[in-house]
Amino acid sequence: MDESSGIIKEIKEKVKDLRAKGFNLYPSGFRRDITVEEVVRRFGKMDNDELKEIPNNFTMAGRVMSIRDFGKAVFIHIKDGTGKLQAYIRRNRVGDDNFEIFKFIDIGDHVGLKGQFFRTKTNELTLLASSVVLLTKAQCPLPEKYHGLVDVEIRYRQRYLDLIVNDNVRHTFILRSRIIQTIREFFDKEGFIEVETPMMQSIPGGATARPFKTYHQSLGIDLYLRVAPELYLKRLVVGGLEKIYELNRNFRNEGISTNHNPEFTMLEFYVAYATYEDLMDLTEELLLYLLKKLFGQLTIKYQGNLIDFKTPWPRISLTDSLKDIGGIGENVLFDNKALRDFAKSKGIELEDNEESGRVLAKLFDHIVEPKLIQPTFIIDHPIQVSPLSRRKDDNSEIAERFELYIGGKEIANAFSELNDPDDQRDRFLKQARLRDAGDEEALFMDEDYIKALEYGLPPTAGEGVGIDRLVMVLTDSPSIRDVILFPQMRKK
RNA sequence: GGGCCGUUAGCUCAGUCAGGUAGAGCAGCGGACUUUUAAUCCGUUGGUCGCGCGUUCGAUUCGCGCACGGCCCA
Repeated sequence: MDESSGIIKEIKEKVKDLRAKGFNLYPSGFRRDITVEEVVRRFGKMDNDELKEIPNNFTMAGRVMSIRDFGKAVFIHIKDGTGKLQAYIRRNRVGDDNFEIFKFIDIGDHVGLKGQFFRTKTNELTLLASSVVLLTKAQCPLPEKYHGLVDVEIRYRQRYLDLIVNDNVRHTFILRSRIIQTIREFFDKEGFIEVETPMMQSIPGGATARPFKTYHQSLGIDLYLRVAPELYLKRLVVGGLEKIYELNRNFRNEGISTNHNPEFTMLEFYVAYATYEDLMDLTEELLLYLLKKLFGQLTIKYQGNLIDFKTPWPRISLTDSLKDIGGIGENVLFDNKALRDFAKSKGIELEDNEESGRVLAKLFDHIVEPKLIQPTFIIDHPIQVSPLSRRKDDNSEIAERFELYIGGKEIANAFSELNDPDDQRDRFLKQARLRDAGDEEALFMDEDYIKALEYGLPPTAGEGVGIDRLVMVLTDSPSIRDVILFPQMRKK
């Protein structure tokens, strides 16, 4: 910020002046005994006569959001973490000395107030102050009161301003917190335990994605920020932790968009002696639990679409979805050359000799995914794009896998886990060949993980849920940056 | 990575098409006002027009490049 700009310079001079006069602009130790929310709850329905009957004085604190000055009396609005309340400060009530000091207080300052409640002529519940104190002097002006803060760059870089001024933003992040809290409640209720596995991994695994790399000085080794906790969680299932979940950050060194942030929050959970079909049921239960708990209903609006979570949700195979939703004929779907030509005609980039399974997945992302507005399970993915999934017993080219789509976004990805160590080694070797051929997203060989499988991973199903995207859907947010407090930005 | 759009006062925005160093509202400052709430009324301060180079007598305006942001595409 330009320190020499007019308004900030004026405030700094005022601060200097007040300090010279001996005012403590940052006093400690003020305590409140009631919040705005509590005031509204306790007194919101009382009329003036009832309010007069309350004998106590109350002490409140908040940030000054507006000032309407009448000379010998002033109305202000203060905002605390729970809401906004009007206060009325009258010279003959607080006394001349206090009133003079109060006149130094500006919009943006934190104040402490003592007083009782009454209703104004326009029936607004208001604190009639008997004293006011400055708690914190603001040295930068707040954004304008009417239009608020619109500039998205400032909103993201200085999120605190966004939170002060834009109530809907505050509500989004409060709801985010409640969603995460409710998810934990659900898994706890279902008998899961929450675990924490390494964020710094010497072999990054569990997802096809490019990792961030770092270096540990005293060990002298490269480490990677995890792209997924998956392989560690499955090691825990080998260890006999049969129902586990982890809800924390992943890091992927990839592009930034309305649906991608380099660090994002992922829920992963694993259930021993279960299949991907069991997890579809459990996923429906989880979402219904969230919807009922948070909204008390099973429909929400997302970006103009009404989304109905009533179960059961359709379970459509990936190839059927390409046929029925994507409108692609069987003659194209099941003919490698025709399929490749079709994909290219849609502007999709393909590697030389890219396998049909991978082409199908790319076509799906491009054509079908944006159309899946209502909750939909897409099942039975090609094995080539599912290197950690179990094969179907009756079709070795298809994985026991599903992805959940809502609002045109991939929300969850799950499968029956591949627990055959020899098959897993073959899949890793294939991934290693892709990596050698230049695919930076391909999986690394992880012998230590295979060793864990050799001790015996029971038949297990696991799932990952993109929490940020889920929060986007549940808070009607168009961009992932609207649900991450400090989204990644370029250095200014 | 490519295309398009944006960047003007603390904030929200005009102005730039047709080059002559900028306006409004809110905020700020001074004053009036003891039930206002986008308070009102009178007066008033505030800008290296994102940065750099070029064209020009003269650039916020035109051209090129860069930075940051947004949307779309890959």
